[in-house]
Amino acid sequence: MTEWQEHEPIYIQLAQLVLDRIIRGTLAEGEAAPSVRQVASQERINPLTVSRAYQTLVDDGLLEKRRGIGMFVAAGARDRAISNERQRFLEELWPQIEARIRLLGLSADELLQGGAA
Amino acid sequence: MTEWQEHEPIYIQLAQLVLDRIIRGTLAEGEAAPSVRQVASQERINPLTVSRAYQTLVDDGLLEKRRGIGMFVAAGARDRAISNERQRFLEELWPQIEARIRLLGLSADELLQGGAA
Amino acid sequence: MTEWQEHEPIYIQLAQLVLDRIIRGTLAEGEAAPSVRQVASQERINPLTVSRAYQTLVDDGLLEKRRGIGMFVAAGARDRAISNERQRFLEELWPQIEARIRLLGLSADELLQGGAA
Amino acid sequence: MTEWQEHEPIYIQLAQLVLDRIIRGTLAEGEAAPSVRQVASQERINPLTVSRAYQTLVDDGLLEKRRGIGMFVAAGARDRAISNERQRFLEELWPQIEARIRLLGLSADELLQGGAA
DNA sequence: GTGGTCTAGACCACT
DNA sequence: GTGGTCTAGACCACA
Repeated sequence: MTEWQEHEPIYIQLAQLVLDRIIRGTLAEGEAAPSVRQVASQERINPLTVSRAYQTLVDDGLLEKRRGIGMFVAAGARDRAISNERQRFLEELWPQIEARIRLLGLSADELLQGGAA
Repeated sequence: MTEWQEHEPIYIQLAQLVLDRIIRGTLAEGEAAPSVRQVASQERINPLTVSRAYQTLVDDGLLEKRRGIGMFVAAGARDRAISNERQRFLEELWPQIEARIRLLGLSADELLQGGAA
Repeated sequence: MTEWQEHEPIYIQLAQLVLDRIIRGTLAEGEAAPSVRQVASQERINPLTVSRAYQTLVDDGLLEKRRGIGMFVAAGARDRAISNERQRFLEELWPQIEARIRLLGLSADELLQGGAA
Repeated sequence: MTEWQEHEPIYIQLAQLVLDRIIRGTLAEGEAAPSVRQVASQERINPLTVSRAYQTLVDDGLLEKRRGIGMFVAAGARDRAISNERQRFLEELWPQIEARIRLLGLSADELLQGGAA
């Protein structure tokens, strides 16, 4: 069971988790995504919430619905996911992170060593 | 007027903005924070929402109420704020950020140096 | 419908009532607290006011939110509540009460018999 | 400088303090109460607030205003104050206190004896 | 003028 | 159905 963030809708967080698995390759292209019911029971959330998460990925063309069978990772999903996420990270997130690092007076050393340790 | 993020409550975002100003020193210790009504009208948000933001800072000991007069930046607020935020960043946020950087095949090293360039 | 004290905010009084029920055990651990709307309509107060009361109990770890389901009495809430309240009573309230008893020249007999009568 | 309670108006708390001094006798009958200005500056509160506190005591017949001179403790003030406060304590406060003691599983008997110890 | 509390009523995310 | 957030507007205590 995942710990959910307070203010972000669960379905968005869940979509992100699936997306990460696609990028990581632990959910390979052509492979079936875990069924809505399975995820819902594992994570103890409502099936509707899982459905919504999957739907956002379908909308992004990363998952494909095959009626009566389930959801499958689309062809080319991994490359597209990486490219999208990289862009989003570099353009939206990193500038904010960098600003915060400067505001807090943190050094590259502190950050890199902390991470390496 | 500030642009607000989608999912994060305004009062939390506002509290963060004030906190940043305390850290930056543009809101100095002993100084009066802008009044609830003033912020409310400037930001076009409800006074109650501003109140809630301020309350979280009072709870953290960064602001002090003086009845009938206003809210003032507490003594030692800046140091405490910096120390709290650094800890939160290094322990909670940075590990996640670093994981994301790795996941996307980016290099923290380069990103951090890029920031200096 | 409860009678509210003059100067104490309703949300604090309400939180105290719920806390007392937890201590008394009439609101058992794991049980759902009455819903915000239900309390609001029963007590003829605003849902926001009820929410605030509940939030203070969540902050104290006595209630747990389950998204979309409701508020539940946390595990171990009763013991923690009793222990907290005892400490608060003995350290903060009782010394003041005792001072007042002495100031008014009241005797243990008067007090105990009055109560028994 | 006194520490004020959060939710009780300062003027009521202040009136109580003066009343206590009258009961204690440190503010004797016929004696002048400290001037509004003096109290206001000592307690760092607004003179208006002090005035209001004094006014409630005037209304109760415990203080007398002598124009241009100040406020004086009324004749018989002490006896009346003690009698009023005793009644209020025994009828209003003590029953609540006793209920709380029982709720918390404490013993009024022991608490009262402990005070003597 | 300051902040605090409350109401009535709306919309959102989640079950 | 659940709680969370926000608005608009009122009144109170205090300076």
